[in-house]
Amino acid sequence: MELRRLRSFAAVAEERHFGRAAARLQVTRSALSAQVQGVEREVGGPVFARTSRRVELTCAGELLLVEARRTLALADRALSVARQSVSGEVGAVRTGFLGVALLEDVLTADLRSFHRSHPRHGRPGPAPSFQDAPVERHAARPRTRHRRVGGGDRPGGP
Amino acid sequence: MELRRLRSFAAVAEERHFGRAAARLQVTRSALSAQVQGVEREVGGPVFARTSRRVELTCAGELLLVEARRTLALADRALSVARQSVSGEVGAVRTGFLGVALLEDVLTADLRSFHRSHPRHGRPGPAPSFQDAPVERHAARPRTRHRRVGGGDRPGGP
DNA sequence: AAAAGTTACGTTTTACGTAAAGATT
DNA sequence: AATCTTTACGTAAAACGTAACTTTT
Repeated sequence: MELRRLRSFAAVAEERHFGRAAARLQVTRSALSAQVQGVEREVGGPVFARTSRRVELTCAGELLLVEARRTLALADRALSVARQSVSGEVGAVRTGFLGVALLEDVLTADLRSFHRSHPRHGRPGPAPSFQDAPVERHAARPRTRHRRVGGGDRPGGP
Repeated sequence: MELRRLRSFAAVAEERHFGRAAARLQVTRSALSAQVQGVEREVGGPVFARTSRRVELTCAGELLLVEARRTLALADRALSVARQSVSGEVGAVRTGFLGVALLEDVLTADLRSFHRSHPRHGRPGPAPSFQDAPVERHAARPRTRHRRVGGGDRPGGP
């Protein structure tokens, strides 16, 4: 089962109307009809009860809708997390310090700002390895300002 | 992002080897390479660090792998639940009774058998509506044996 | 007649495999 | 030389849109 099909199914299920769902997905009704038929082939039975002038969910369709929504949400999340990672919005922040006087006015202010703008930074998942992202070391180069974190728009958007 | 791409990515991430992943997915290496490149285009950056003779995950790849596995598992579950529903393995069991003597030796045995073979029957999700599945009423037709539940192979397999 | 979903069919897009190339051990 | 990934390119499958068809109001 591909996400395209789950998206097609969910749109029809939520609109309870092929025409509106097709408009929402920006495809024609015939394309949408084919996708839904693909879903029903995979499922092995109907997910919609096409009564005249009305599209209702079958029992299998009700169950599928719940799971389809979860799956689609999780897929969006997967892409979002990965995108944030490449744009530097998700990851560990490693730093060191040499002189307290040097840092307390700059570093703490930026960390505060970071936590304000990224309240859910500490999320489940493995610890980032940072094999690619070089870490600036304040101890080794005390005069180097630590890199600004977050705030960048992520590229590659639709 | 389509599931095909997440499957390709996850296979390479788990095998840490394009050749083995391609064999697992039963496609050629070139097709797999193209899918992974598609993932990286969508993500906006590399998910693998192709060092010579070794494929390692980048930070974004590590995060994506966690979410990809969840998404793929959920998609499988969605299809499975819907398939079980059309084959009658998931749903509510409605019944009635007329004479205890008639039922206690047959109905209870079948219910016991059903619960043995479907221990996780009571799962989250909306209550099945059964607008399509007709319910046999023992009270109305006492002599009708209640329908056997479960045990059927589901059609539509790959 | 109007609206909704499906089918038929030609076109475009996507995915795939074979073969060759580039890179690394 | 041998292994592994990528690129080039022709082919097959999938998705799409236009238009015609069926059914229902």
